[in-house]
Amino acid sequence: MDVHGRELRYFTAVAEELSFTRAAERLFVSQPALSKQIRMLEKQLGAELFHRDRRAVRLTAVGKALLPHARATLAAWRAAEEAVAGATAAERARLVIGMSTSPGRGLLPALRARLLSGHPRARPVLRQVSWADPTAGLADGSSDVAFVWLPLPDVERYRCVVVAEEPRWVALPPEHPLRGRAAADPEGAVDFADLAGEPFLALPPEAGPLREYWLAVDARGGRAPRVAGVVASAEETHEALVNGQGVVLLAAGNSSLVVRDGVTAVPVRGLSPSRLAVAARRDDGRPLVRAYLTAAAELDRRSAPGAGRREPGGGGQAA
Amino acid sequence: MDVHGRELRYFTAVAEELSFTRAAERLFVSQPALSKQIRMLEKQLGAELFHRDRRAVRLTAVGKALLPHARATLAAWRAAEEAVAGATAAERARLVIGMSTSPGRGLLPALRARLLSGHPRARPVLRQVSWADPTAGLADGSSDVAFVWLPLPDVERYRCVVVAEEPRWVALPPEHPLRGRAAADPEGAVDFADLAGEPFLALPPEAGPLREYWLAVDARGGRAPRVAGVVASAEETHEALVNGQGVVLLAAGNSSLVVRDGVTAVPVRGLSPSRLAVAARRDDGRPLVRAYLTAAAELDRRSAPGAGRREPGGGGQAA
DNA sequence: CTCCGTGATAGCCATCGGTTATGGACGTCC
DNA sequence: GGACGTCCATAACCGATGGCTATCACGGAG
Repeated sequence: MDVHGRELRYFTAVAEELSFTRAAERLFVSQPALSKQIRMLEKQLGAELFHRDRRAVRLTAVGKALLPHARATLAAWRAAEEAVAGATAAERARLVIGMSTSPGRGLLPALRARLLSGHPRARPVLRQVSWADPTAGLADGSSDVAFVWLPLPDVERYRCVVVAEEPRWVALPPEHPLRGRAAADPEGAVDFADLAGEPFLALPPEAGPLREYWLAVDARGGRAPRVAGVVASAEETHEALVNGQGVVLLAAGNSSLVVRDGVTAVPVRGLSPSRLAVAARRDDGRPLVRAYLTAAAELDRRSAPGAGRREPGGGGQAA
Repeated sequence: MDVHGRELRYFTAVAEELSFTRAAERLFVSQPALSKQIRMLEKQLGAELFHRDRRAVRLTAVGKALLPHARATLAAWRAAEEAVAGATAAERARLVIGMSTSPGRGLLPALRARLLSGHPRARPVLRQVSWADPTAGLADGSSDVAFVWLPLPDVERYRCVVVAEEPRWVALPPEHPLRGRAAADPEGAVDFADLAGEPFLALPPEAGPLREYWLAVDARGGRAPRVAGVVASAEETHEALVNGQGVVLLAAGNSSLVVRDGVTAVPVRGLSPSRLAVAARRDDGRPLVRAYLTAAAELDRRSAPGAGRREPGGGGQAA
């Protein structure tokens, strides 16, 4: 029924050498092993493949019939191996970059350029992940690296490089009372204390610590936030804001995602700045992954000195 | 490097079922065995072939690349098996009929017809064998059945069916003195006593008892024959006769092989008749071989009743 | 929350593929 | 003609492999 490729290799070798001894040498096995294998093949096929007359080894009619097919089968398998090698190389060259929303800030092109300068054959592909997954696909392996907001759940499983640190703003529905207060403020900002009682839009519960972070639980002094709804994408958030469902904190650089149709965003005093990081699974040692983290670290160090130190909880240098 | 066909079968089964459990059932192996095999294949190829996410099994890019090649390799091997099966069938249908000189006497067409009536797919092929081999190829396996002259060396190794019994004649060179004596004889014959002193052409020594038989050693009462030369074919014999090298005994029915260019052949009184048999190796039980012997036995029984009993030394019924 | 289905793992046993040592048949060399 | 060399087959042995059963881990459904 089935056959082992080795048997076909052995058979063709003997057919070509017309000598068990020479074929065995060529195959780097002992002559008895070769004899046994050929006998097994003959037994399996139910036909002699070689005439072992005294002195000479010759192919039988059956052997002659088999030879081209044996070669074809071996060739088919070689082709399979090459296809696998090609696909594996392509796979290795692929780097899936997960993100909740586009990180913007010129990060993607900059990192892409740095990655390709060191790994010209790399093929980075972008992948949008629901906000329900704060690891942007790292956790379930659907991303190789990801743009994530800190704090990250299970942060010890990941290696993080902070690439941006910016203040948290608040997005307000059209006609929201706080708009006036911000307008009257010399900085155009509002105090978090004035905001804390508002109904908030929140990330899904699966987001873990990140949900609390964007609800600014740390700044509430133990008072629970009022959660007005759950949002899992920029579109849902914008929709909820337009409907006046609640307010929502976001990174300053992300305000443009929701500011339209009357929605506004203003700075908030009294909140620590948010931090955006590039992350990968800690145990993922693939060259492309490491290179991407290295690129992020270097980019950071140059373009925004001081802001771009490694995230302490994430620990460890990427390169 | 090599791969076992089984692994490819397993792989394609899992790829088709997208479930290890179902594939294992289809393949009639346990699920752990299947898992292990797939892991081995993946290890050998250095790449994952399936995503085993919780709940679902999916092909990876590498697996997708492999699948068509795996199928092609399996198909190539199936084709090989069919080629072998075809060649084996052809081999089984082939019956190599060895003979020293054409047996003539209408035997070949008659036996061929009988063989084909019972085995329409049989493909009898004729093979001329040197006179040096009195078994006409049976001994070294180059013939499956053969027309042989008795007595046969190692006769217990063969199964024989006598198909013709006819007097021994003598072939004389042109101008040989005995021609006149034969012409003067009422039967056109000569007595062996008048012949015994002549130089004789003989078969090669390898022919064993058959060489003595055609030298009529049995009729010489212990006196050694004079051997004038060795002949191993009808052509050599004719040549030697034309040259006047010696005389030679032959079966009456074979005289036409040498009677030309002045060579003559006449009956010899005082010699037992020669016997032509169809023979096969005793341990050869293949249907076609047995059928040929059976055909010979039946032919014998019908067309020449009395003459065609089984050769005593050969023993055993063919059918 | 327990049961079911799925895949992975562990431990065991038979078979297989490899080795070395040896045997028998044949040709060659002195 | 006898010692030797060559070539394929066989025997005995050993580690790896392929199969099994039993069990675990985990997620979904009732």
